[in-house]
Amino acid sequence: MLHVDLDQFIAAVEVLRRPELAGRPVIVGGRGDPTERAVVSTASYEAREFGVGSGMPLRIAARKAPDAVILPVDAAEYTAASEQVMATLRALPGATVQVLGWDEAFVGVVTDDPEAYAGDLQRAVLERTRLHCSVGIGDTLVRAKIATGFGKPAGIFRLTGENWDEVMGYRPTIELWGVGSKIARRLAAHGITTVSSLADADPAVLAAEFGPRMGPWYRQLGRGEGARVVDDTPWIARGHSRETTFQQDLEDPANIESALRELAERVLDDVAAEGRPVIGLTLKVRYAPFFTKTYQRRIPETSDRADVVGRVMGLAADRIEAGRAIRLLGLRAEMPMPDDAREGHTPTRSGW
DNA sequence: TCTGGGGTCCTAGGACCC
DNA sequence: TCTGGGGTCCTAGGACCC
Repeated sequence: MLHVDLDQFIAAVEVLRRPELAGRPVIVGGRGDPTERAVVSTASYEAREFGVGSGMPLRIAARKAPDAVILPVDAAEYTAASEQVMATLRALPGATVQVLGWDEAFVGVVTDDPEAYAGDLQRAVLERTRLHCSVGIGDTLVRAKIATGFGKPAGIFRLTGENWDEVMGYRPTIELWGVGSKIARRLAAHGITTVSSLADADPAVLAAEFGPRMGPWYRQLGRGEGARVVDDTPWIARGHSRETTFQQDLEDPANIESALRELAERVLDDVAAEGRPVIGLTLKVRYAPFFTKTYQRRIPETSDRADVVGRVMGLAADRIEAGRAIRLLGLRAEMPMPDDAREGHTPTRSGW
């Protein structure tokens, strides 16, 4: 199994069309205006030197890297570049490709020399798209995914059952794919701080802390075990959502209503594009200063736009707390899954 | 310092039914 | 009078990833 990850993808795409930016700190986020409510999508390696990273408020990033070029997010451009990359991967000999995002994919292949294959892959992607990528090689998807980080930038790294303990054992659990800051803290409360201590943790302790599915899954993660199959079946979305953070908090009910209508229209466009009905709605409200609530409602299956919009308004009328300033509104529509895609699951961070 | 947007899956508790 | 056990559905919240 190979895992391919483009290096500083979004920043790299921007530099391709503005070669004069090469070597400069580049930050991409929001509408490119650091006075707005927005966060960093990607920072170039030069910008990272200033301590700028993704997820950081744009305002802060601009302060840390005052000479950085700040650009707006151009999703259409990245999608186009991504499609070229994925097409290149699919054209490789014997490759099964599972796309994980704009800049990532698993590639399954049978080969005697994975490093040579990975090198060919990198050259093919560079020739076709002028983008550099790093490649992880693993005997499970989890190991391949983690291996990529050790190959960056533009390198190749192999992580298998042979060297897992040596490479990962002493590292903090948060370096695992699927362990974030919250879970790492809860693990630490049980004395589990390293990957090897997670691998050897008492299953009963993990099950009691995280439940019957997540408990065993974290222990598996600590061992680098998991699926060994790259799955290229097309993705079927469970739902579609849209959300908007307002530059100024909303207070006027008329403004709230029109914002909701706009969200509903956009979500319904995405749903209609798939020709599937709606069976559930989730309204997300972030009240000022930063207090988020979600209101969920199952609805009778419908493909009628006016019906859905009416139910959105009904949900909002029943739940939104009057008089509170609103920072963000979001709307998610859930769609029924086709029977053959509704199988039981192991917890999945993609690739399971 | 002030915190985006689009996704997925799991857990827990209550309602309801047999 | 003091209160089973299991299953499913629904809602709210949490966590993670890119």
